[in-house]
Amino acid sequence: MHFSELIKTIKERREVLQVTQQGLADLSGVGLRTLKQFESGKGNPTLLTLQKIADVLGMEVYLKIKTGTPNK
Amino acid sequence: MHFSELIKTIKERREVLQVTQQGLADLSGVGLRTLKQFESGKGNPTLLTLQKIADVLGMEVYLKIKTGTPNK
DNA sequence: ATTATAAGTGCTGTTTAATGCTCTTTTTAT
DNA sequence: ATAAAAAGAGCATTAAACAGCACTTATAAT
Repeated sequence: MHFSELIKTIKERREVLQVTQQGLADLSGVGLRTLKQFESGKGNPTLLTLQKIADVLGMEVYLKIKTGTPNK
Repeated sequence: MHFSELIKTIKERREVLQVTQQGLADLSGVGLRTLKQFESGKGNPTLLTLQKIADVLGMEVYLKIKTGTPNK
């Protein structure tokens, strides 16, 4: 997943869960500004920040081996 | 995957591919120092840095939904 | 159309990641 | 056992993430 996909995933997941940026900020401990920055595509969060966000959204950061094979 | 798992995964993958930290640094454009920091568990890389590393190792950063169900 | 709520942005200070250089420690060959 | 290669760590500098605040823009509801 490249950057924009990651952002889209986070954003969509947040919306599905009906959490506002403010809510996510509160729950995750990540600053609201940082979230806004990230979701608007202007950020480069640290792994820790990404994990905090993902965590609250019931997701996790994963490292996947690119197989080359059509792989969903 | 929490931090230590990510590190372990990167490290192992690098070793499987027989790439040294120096080699990975060169190939990825990430500073050698940064790699050392990260692999020795003392770093908190940015997403961009992590992606550069993963990329060279034929891996990608993924966001996975935690199902709770035993899920490999 | 107005109002309320959420999302995005400029400005700013503080913290810390990224990097290079040098040195030490560990691992791997010979 | 020793030499060579790789990995780890201290120190210092630069760049950028993190964060809050205030303001604007966009979206949603009445």
